[in-house]
Amino acid sequence: MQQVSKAAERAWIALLRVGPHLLDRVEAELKAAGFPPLAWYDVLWELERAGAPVRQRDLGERLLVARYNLSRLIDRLEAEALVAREDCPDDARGQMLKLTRAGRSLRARMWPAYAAAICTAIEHRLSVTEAETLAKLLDKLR
Amino acid sequence: MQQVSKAAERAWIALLRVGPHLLDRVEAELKAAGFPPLAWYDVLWELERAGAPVRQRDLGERLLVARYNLSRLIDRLEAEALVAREDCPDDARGQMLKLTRAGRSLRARMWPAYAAAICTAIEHRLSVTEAETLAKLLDKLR
DNA sequence: CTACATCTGTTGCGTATGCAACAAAAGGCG
DNA sequence: CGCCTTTTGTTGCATACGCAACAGATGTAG
Repeated sequence: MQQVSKAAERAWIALLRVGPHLLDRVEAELKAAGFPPLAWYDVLWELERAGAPVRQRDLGERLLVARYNLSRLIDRLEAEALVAREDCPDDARGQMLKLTRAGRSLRARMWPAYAAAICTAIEHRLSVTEAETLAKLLDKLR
Repeated sequence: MQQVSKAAERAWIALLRVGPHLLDRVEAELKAAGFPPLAWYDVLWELERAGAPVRQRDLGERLLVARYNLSRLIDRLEAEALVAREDCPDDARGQMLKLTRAGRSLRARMWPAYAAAICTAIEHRLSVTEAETLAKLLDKLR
């Protein structure tokens, strides 16, 4: 039998429960406001932040989404004309993903609702110092 | 535009990414050892810990699993004879969930692999104090 | 150059999830 | 009691996910 410290076990359980719990609530708020799921926002935001076309491979790595999954996620976004696939000049296998005007607009419209959700989920419950500590500790787990 | 502190935003992102990341790795380790998914363990452990038959309603509440989801999860566990549904004397709608001998045995066999996974995921990266702090902060978010 | 291994993205298939509707029982109130 | 609302658990359907297999392109070693 392995020995796991009580503290590590408690942290693990909390991580396992709290993450999905908050995610559910934030997703629910977004949906209630008539917006698509968080995963869509993630893609749009990552593309906007990059400022330049991004390869699927890199996007998947940053968002921690599996290739086959990302492939279909992009299908959906493309079907709604939120992103565009363009041929990659350096590598005939890949594509460059670009944000469309509609994609940029949707992301901007989603942000207020998303920010409000983050506020009720985190900001209202933790002080700034606590939030910083939490972020640092979580980062150590990557 | 809403104002969310940088700290809260960083914490949110970390929570969003780190949780699933660790979960993936732990699930992968379990699967590699030939064990069923973590959700199964959760159910078995919760039943064992309770020490007495548990109603589906209560189980779903503790594990934060939706009713319709839990219903089918129990179906699968019952099909493998790991848990048993029994009529509830007080309430003809509900059932009492009991751990079978096989269920208890499986949980015991899974624990070492699970504990090892938790160790590499958390114990090796955080001190005891850090793990305690993390657990406390996460608990504040419920 | 040729042959082999690797990388990138897609797809078919089985499984798990979310939603809405449902049946049956329990509770509440006249 | 009789009627209505709420609770508990299940199920049909549409969607999303994980896995393994795949095609096409790239890299690498002889």
